[in-house]
Amino acid sequence: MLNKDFYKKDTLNVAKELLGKNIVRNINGHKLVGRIVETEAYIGPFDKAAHSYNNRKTQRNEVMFKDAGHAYIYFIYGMYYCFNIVTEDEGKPCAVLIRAIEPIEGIDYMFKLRYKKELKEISKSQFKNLTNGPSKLCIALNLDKSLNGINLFSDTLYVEDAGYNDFDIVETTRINIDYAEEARFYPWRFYIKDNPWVSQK
DNA sequence: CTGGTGATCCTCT
DNA sequence: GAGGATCACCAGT
Repeated sequence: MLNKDFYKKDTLNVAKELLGKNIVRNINGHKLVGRIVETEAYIGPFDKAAHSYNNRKTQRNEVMFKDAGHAYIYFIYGMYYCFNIVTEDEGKPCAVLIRAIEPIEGIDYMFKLRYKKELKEISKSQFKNLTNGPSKLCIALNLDKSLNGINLFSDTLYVEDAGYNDFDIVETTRINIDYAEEARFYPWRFYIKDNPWVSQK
């Protein structure tokens, strides 16, 4: 299990170092594991794309101001959630958005959570859409508002280093932040090159 | 494969 | 009252 020191660093470094690590989610006796293949950094104080731009603190984003290693899970577009990991020192509202994972373990149960169907009933298109987006992976891992603000140091939800290192990292611009003026162009999105589970667009 | 669009409702101003 | 760190679906190519 990654410890607090791992997250209590420069957000861009954490976003890159999280690639290849495994998210572990225990729910109803099922162990779900997914390899992180795509992340985005949100550096509140200087980042117009962040909820916490200019250190603005609201009821929604207060978790971002907590110490490193907390889960910031917020509701978006009327029906979805996004999962972020808080980084850096307490009071500095920075986080890494987990944009995509590659399913590793507990895949049957992930399908059940996401499509309410058994694996054998799943179409090809549904298979590749299981976890290749920030809200898709939240459905597959059952991450919602009830977990907002928990830390990543219990069996419920944590990240571990499974020793997967053999890949190249692509750095590019973030997605769906057209409103963020110059911050649109910051190369703060990272993903594992050629990994099929990276989100499209 | 691509781009456009509707769904749906919480959050902040 | 407006809009969003998204997704699924549809039509056109």
